[in-house]
Amino acid sequence: MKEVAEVAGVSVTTVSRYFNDPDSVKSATRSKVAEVVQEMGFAPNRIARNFRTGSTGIIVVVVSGIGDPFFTDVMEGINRVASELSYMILIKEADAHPVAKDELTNFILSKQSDGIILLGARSPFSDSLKNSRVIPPIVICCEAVVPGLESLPAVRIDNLAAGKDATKHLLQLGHQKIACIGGQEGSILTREREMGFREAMKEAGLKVNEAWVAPGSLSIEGGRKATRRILKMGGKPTAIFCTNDEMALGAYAEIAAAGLRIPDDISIMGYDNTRYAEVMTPPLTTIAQPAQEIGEHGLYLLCSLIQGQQITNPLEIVSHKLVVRDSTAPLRG
Amino acid sequence: MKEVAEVAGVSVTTVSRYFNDPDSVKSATRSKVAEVVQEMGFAPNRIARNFRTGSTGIIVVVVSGIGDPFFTDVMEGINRVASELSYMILIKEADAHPVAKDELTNFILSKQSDGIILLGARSPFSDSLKNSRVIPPIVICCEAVVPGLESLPAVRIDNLAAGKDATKHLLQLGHQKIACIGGQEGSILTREREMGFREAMKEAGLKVNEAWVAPGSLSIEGGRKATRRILKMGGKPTAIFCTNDEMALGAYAEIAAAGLRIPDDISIMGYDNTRYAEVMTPPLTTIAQPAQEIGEHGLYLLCSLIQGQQITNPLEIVSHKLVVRDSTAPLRG
DNA sequence: CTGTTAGCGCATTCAA
DNA sequence: TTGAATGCGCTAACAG
Repeated sequence: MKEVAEVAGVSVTTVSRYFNDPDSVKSATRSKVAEVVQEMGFAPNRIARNFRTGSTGIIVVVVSGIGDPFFTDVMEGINRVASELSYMILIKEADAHPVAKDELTNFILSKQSDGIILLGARSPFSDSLKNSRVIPPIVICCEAVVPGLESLPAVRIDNLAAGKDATKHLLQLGHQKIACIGGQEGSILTREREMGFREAMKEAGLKVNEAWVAPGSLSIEGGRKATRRILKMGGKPTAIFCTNDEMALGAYAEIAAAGLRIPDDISIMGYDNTRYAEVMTPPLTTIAQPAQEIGEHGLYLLCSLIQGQQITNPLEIVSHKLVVRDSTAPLRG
Repeated sequence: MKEVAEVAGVSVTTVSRYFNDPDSVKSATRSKVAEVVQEMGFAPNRIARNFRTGSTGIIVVVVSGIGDPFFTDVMEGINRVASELSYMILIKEADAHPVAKDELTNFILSKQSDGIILLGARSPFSDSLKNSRVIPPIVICCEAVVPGLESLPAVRIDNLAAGKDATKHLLQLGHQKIACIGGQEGSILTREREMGFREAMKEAGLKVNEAWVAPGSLSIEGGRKATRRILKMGGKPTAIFCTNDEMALGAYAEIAAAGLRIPDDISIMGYDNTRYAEVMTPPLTTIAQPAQEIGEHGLYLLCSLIQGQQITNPLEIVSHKLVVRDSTAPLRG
């Protein structure tokens, strides 16, 4: 920058102003600086700038697995708002390695980003965050639990109600022998969905077969394994509620491998309404989350936090919707 | 940090050393500092540190769409090496908005990351990068073109050969009326795949029906539209080569909607071997890219660049493989 | 409108 | 093994 200033015959301050508030520089000077900058291919060292100003213009979205297509949709909403508010969005995949916790905690504590959105991530921070005197701006989209920081602002659907709705749909079709595939043991993301399942069953006067409530780790492979195990038991269920669409995909494959047909032999219910749900064979009945909306509201919320505003309503519930397609059918008499 | 130093009764230098080279501090002093740090929840301002040292420990992966499950697999490889080399990986979705080009260019030019991996991204930089006196460390995974920087190090499969192999597989099954769905007009990612298709056809003495070579934008929706258009024409093809698996998914849906069956009525060939290929109904025949390997090698390559090593072999070709499943079958007599 | 001055938080000399 | 002094590149007062 000093160099640019010299070549252009102005002071560093002027060059600085050229970048930060071009209007405050006389147009003649401005064009001269512009020329030199262009020629030298110079860009201000943003690190120094961030250092000076204490903010970076960067927001990091922490996701528990970028593979999940549901997150893709949420990201779309986040990206839209980010470009509107001139923030740069960077994605950090968490849970990939345990070490990453310290890394991430350090990252946020040392203000390398202005704020963080937690997207289905499971407490990606180490304890030192709790002890920090300033809690950095954090917003939770969908579900996440940060021990010691339970009251972070969040935006999500009512998973309990949605889990109930999904189960009720199956019940209304006459199913009673219903299995439920959840996330990994103790998964935060699917806990409430499963609770909704249990409540609906209870209200229908049915007992949950615990052997049919299996963890599926939210992945295709997990869904396969869980389904395989369930199908191998005696007294097959007539319907399976998969607490996300990825696992439903795994269920499809395993059911086909077993020579069964959906929905004739068994009904499958998903959760998320990802872009795959519609093109599966048969198209998947599922719970639609307003993914983009979640992303948009989440980022707006975070920006309020960054600007130091008080959040009056720390939990925003957006609405879900049952989408009926062809993977569920009335129980065959 | 000054504060920590005061409370602990040492100098800032000592605290600095505590973080960067703990062994150079007497253990008594060390534990005292540790205690204070713990109590205050203090983390060194990494921004200042980066500013001072000129490096961030951050590598940004630029992808053209995080939704593509193929990228998820590449990321797995990248993450593995990153944790080995203690780099923090951040993902930036490009092409989301045109403005992002300047943003990204500025980002890299101002050294907010130590290096960049381009993952199927289409020239996400503005021209000012070319003019820069120092080209920052950039490695290309799969395909990407940065005008003016054509000779960046890259790691990918031989897409021409792979496109040929895919087509030959269909030819060997007796198919002659073959359609090909590519990326958006002028897509870099699929250009060579399509060229492989054309070469194989030519070698077989067949003429390519240009109406059957359709752009599919690499997405499910794009695959659907292209398939729909192709099916509506007279003289249906007996096989479709989709240049990625996502589009094959779209083709599946559209073919089912048309009342046709795979592979009985039409064979479908994919490309990527994503995790969905295996669980599709029927399982998809496709070209497998060694995604994790691409990610791993790419990051190793980038690190060499960052350390200022000369790259002797700027283009690394890894091997692909034809994976035959159930979506392709011999042409019915 | 422009230049001068000072200092952000840290790592790195150099002495002690 | 520790401390004091210097400066990284930039922005934010303040003067001119």
